Amino acid sequence: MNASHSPFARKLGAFVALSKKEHLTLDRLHGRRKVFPAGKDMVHQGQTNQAAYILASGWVCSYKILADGTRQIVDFQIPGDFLGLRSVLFRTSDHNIEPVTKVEASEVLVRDLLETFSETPRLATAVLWAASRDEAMVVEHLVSIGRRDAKERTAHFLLELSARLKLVGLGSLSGYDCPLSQYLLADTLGLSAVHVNRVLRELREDGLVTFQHGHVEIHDLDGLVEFAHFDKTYLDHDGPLLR
Amino acid sequence: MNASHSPFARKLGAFVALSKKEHLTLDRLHGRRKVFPAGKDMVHQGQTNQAAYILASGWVCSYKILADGTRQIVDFQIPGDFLGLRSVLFRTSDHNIEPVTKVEASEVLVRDLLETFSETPRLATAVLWAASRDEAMVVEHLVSIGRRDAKERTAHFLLELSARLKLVGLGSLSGYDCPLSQYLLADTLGLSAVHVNRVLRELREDGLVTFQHGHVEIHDLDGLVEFAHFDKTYLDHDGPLLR
DNA sequence: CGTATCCTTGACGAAGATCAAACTTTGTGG
DNA sequence: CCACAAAGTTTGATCTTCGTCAAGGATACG
Repeated sequence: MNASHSPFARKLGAFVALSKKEHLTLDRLHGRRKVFPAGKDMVHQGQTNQAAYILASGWVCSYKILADGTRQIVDFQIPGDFLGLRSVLFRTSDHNIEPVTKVEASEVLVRDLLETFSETPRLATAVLWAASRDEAMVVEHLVSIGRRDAKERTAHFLLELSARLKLVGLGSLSGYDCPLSQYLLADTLGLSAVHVNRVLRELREDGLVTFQHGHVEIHDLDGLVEFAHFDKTYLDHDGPLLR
Repeated sequence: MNASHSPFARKLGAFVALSKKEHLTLDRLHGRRKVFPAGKDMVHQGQTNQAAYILASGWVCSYKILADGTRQIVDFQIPGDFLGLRSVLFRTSDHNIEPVTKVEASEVLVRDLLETFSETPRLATAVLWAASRDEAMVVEHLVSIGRRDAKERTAHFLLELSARLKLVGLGSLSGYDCPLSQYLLADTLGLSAVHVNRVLRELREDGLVTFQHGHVEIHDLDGLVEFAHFDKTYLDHDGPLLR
């Protein structure tokens, strides 16, 4: 693991130690670099023949719109995350993808991806691990919304982000930059924006976390972990059996 | 598609037309048949080296227990569903699996599974399709809990079950047998059992559905679909690109 | 420097939780 | 086959959490 590598390599490297050759193969996987402006959907529900991307910088969110116009954000992708793996394997996307900030991402061609997988099985393993981790996060999100109250849910979410960002070298134990508005937070946590605001104030007044001016400052990590019942094992489970 | 085949074959057959040879391969995939009693966990959080199963009869649920003892059910598996595909590929399970009823399932050995995949790619495709469908259901579940109110959420869930059961030949347009208690429903929908009861009464009084004595009777399918904003495309999206 | 977006707070209302208790169905052992 | 226990269902009363509405204030942006 080396800071000079891309966030993607850095993330996979946390799971399997990558050789120089594997690093090179990864680098070649990165195709044309593209830039997407904030707020304009990259992918629409029902859109077909979508490309896959590896996020180099910026944040995006995946969401669904309901009939009454409300929306639910399913997950966020941050630098180093794979974007649209499922949309590539399957023809149509069943959700929308919107950049939260300006985003830089390298396109990945299906052909290159499959080629890489067959030539370098360890990388296939690593990507599969990343995909399974994404799935585990969606499940944990579901559990959060179903059974945790607003305050615990919010704290849990901020801690998850912290762990993910640390893995790609963004942020530290004491905090991280976070471009999410309280509206986005609300649509993620299944709350109203007004209530998100109140909950954030409480967490701040409790001396646990402060989320202001695009920055999350963790004042009392242990206290926050205990309050949110945050158990990060779902983020770093063991690797696949497939060799 | 033929009623004489297993629910599993029947489900996959709805996606790819299976040849006689592929049917035979599928049959051989089914290993030792096992029986599990209701209520006793088949898999625990953190358990390793888990087998995978294909459900032949009965229902099971996957859930997580929180620190305060409450639980959230993530999804159900019904006959024809694959069970623990992820737990096989990855060493440890991050959730519990409990039979809701007495369950019959055939064990699937990883070795056989991988062999089948390389010999009969169309089956790999079909299983991948099934896995992606499961993921889409979890996402839809998340959206439901996050942004639909109790009544709509409940109606939506009953319709999803209806669609899934029809696919494997259990139940019809007008109803199906359902072994779920109101407690299970509550842990699924993120509600209290008391409120589930009230919501079911309302749906009954509206002349939409009746869920009593282990049977769901759909009185007004169109009305229910409209009320729940049920759009079943997430259940039968297009197939994978991989051949 | 003006305008749009986002944040903050208060007052009020509604959806759903909790508590409690009766009733019904299902299952079990004698 | 009955009796009793256990599990599940139903309903009412009350309380809590969170949503909605409204309006003022702060920030960021062009």
